[in-house]
Amino acid sequence: MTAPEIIRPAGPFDLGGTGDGAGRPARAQDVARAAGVSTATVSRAFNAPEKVAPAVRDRVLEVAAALGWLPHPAGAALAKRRTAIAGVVIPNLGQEVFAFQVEAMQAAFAERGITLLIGCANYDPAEAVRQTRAMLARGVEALAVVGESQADGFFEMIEARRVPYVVTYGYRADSPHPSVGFDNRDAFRVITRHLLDLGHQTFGGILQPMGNNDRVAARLAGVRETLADQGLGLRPGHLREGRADIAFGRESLRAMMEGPAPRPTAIICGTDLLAVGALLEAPALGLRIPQDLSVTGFDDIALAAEFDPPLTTMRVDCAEIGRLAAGHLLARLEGIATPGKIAIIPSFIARGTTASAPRR
Amino acid sequence: MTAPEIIRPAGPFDLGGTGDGAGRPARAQDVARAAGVSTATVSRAFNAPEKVAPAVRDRVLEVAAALGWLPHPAGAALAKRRTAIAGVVIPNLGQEVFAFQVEAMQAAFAERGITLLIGCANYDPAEAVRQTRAMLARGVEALAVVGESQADGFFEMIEARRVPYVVTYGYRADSPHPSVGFDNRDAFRVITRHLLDLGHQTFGGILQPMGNNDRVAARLAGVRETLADQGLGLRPGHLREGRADIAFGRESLRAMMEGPAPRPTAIICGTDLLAVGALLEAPALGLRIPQDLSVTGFDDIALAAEFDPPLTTMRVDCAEIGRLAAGHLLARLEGIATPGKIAIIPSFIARGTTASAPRR
DNA sequence: TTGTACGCGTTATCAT
DNA sequence: ATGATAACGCGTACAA
Repeated sequence: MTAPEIIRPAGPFDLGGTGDGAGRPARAQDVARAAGVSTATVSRAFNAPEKVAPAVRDRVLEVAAALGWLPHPAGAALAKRRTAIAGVVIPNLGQEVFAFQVEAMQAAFAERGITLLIGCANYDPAEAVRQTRAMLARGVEALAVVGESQADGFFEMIEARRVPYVVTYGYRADSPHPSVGFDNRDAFRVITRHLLDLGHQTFGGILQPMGNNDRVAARLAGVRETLADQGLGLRPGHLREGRADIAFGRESLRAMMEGPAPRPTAIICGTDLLAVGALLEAPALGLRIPQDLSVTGFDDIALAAEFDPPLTTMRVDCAEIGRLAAGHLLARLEGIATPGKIAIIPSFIARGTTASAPRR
Repeated sequence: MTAPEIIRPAGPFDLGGTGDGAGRPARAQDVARAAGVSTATVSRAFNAPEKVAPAVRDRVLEVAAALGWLPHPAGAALAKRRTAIAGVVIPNLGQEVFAFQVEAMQAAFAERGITLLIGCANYDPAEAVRQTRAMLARGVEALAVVGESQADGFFEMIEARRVPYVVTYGYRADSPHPSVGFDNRDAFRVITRHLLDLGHQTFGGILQPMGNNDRVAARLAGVRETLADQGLGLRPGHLREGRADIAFGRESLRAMMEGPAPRPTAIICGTDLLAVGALLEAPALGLRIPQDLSVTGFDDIALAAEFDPPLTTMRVDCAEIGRLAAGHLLARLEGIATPGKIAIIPSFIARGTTASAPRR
């Protein structure tokens, strides 16, 4: 039943509702006429219902519904001098952490009638600039952007248009930017501390690319500092940096374990996905987790708790980050003073992939 | 260094660029004045450069850049009677398949200067209605929506505004809706056929919820039909329906394998995630994959190929779906006739989780 | 409480 | 090739 069905084009000027019988979409004036009121009253019935006599208001809303009329956003934006659009720029769609953040932001903005534009930069600063420029051209009233390592002039571009913005997911007390996030360095101190307490002395690190990603650099710094406190360090061969996926986790573990002794007894991964890669590769190397090797992740993605053994990791409440970021921006939009730095505390979750260091 | 820094509010009317020295954002008139031309020429310099003398055009663009002026989208939308906004409604952000589709759509629309609005319905038809209504109120010129099982009146709502739309991810030759997708039934026929060819006789199914999801129902139908061709069927206890996550995959496999004999030797899962759940639970049940039990997934998420053993599954080119959906909508917007049904063929990928049925 | 009338910023039409 | 001007659809002082 694959008839060569062809869809008639709609044509670019064919938007809008049923109007007054003509093909033309309904306007406020049509509603006004049909309800026997002025366009001002129609507008008020929608934007300030309390200023309209109940009977009139009901009639207007009824007529509007019948005509399928909704205020045209362009006209409204022009008259109100507000677009009611905000934007968020994230590295990647389809990644749990960012998805949760975006969903929460979307919900928070929607409550105030603000539409959220989503832009993906794919970890490319130039693309982030393009996406952001497009959003500014769209008239976004506020912007959230993941991370503060952006191309030169990125924030200047936003500030030139006086658009309030907030950096999410990263947090640095001395950052010049308003931000909602957590201290990546502290978080990885906690992880490293946990492994030190378990008696580990030789560590490996598998991290996502640090270029254009301040968060990863901070994580590594956290590990290094905590090790240095005990007079330990990360050997060059025990630090791998590459794509944040399972495959790189696998190949990194293999490289380290096939390298010269001493070999790490604990692997700190910058991401759960990298850790899962290590967990998947371990059996092939004859390594039992956690008896022979401890592994940690970060993010607490859904897979982490379900894996076998379940992954020791750190959970960040990304929805909360999204809510707080949206709240911050809404406050600024409404002229309310707001703290410039908001910190979230990630929670460490000890599960099955970390244990005491093996006896040598 | 956690000074109690406070951000001064921007105020809601503080949008836009540097303007002419006052706080006011620049308008076309400012650019016109500064460049010694009329606003009409400014507009043409941006929208129809070829109609403006090169020298004038360059001067206008230069002045515009200096003033940080960009055409205000609301004004442009009003005058052009085009919002240059499209929308897509998906069940869930943060799921690879939809993320790829959305990214591809976004790219395709961006090439034509169209911004894509993204709405998440969270598998809730009522929420899909809300999201779609909001998008229509926003003046979207075109809509893509995942799946055709929507609330009553959903498509009527879209058609009432004469907005061209397309259903993605699902495909049914006799569907009343324009669609871009694949035949879920055929796909699961292929999977079932593969397992039959391996000699399996007793099958289990683990599926995501079928309510409000035509795609899942079609998948089950494909399995049932193919089994029926061989005089086989799916025992009630061997069909599980629930949340599309790893945990449900795990508990479903356990329930089936702890149930009464005969027990399935092949498990068909509606999603890779469900399959991964089954794979993770199998060892705990003393089952070796694929010697004792074959398992199949669907989607070919990144994890599938990396798992141990790698998951036999079916890959759908979601980016292609997105591209085609956007192409279809763009064509209708531009008044070009378009096929109403576009089919994608998923590809079966035999990997390590399927093998000959165990000898009884 | 309701209506009048103007302005929001841009683009399209028509004239030059 | 360029300019003047009238829409585009709505919100909001201001007047009634």
